[in-house]
Amino acid sequence: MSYREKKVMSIGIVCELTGLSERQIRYYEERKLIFPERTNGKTRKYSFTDIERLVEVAEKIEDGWRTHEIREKERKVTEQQRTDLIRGQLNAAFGLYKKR
Amino acid sequence: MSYREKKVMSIGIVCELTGLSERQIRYYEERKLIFPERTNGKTRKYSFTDIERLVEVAEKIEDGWRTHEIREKERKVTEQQRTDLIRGQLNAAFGLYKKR
DNA sequence: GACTTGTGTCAGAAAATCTGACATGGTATT
DNA sequence: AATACCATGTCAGATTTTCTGACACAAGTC
Repeated sequence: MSYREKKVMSIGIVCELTGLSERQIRYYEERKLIFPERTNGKTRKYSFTDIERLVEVAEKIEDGWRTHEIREKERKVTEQQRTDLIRGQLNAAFGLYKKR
Repeated sequence: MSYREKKVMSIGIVCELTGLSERQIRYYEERKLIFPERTNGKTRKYSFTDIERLVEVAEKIEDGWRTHEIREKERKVTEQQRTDLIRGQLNAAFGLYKKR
């Protein structure tokens, strides 16, 4: 696993790097927009990808999005990617879908 | 600055990642082998390069090196690199040094 | 034999984080 | 307009993490 994805930072550092408050960061987790790990105690651990994610989320919120919209939108996107992928595989295997 | 060099981890995580004890990690700092930053409080912050460094140091210690030897050796190495560099520049500029 | 080195461990203090609750000003819904 | 929901601030008390400084000790060095 690359450094980018390793969950190594506690929330204080994440605040510093993102400019967000602890409250915001925990709230975005509650709304299932990020998924930090935990230590044996209870303290959250974040990765640099989490940081990138948080910045992206914060921007959308500032643009008037609401948390569940962000979540929904992304769910739809990955669903679309999944069907595209399957379609591509079926097509490669059997030529089921026509190009157009 | 790349993720590798950002000082973002507290000592607990460093222990986990390196397998070293807090004691060892603080001691190697005392011996000037690593240079963590500090928060406004007093807590140390390490980077992934610090981690790599620590692993390297720990290996050498296991091989019987002593801390000041590690420090000395590296000082000499970088000194050598510096003179090599200068020599290279002089050579490029004036052709002062003969190849052999 | 005295000293140095690297490490363990412990105690008490300080810093960082956690959860849960209440407050509030917007925004959406009815 | 009244009501409900959303995103965030703040506060309190508990818990976790980290800090420094000290003492102990085995192994290696002078």
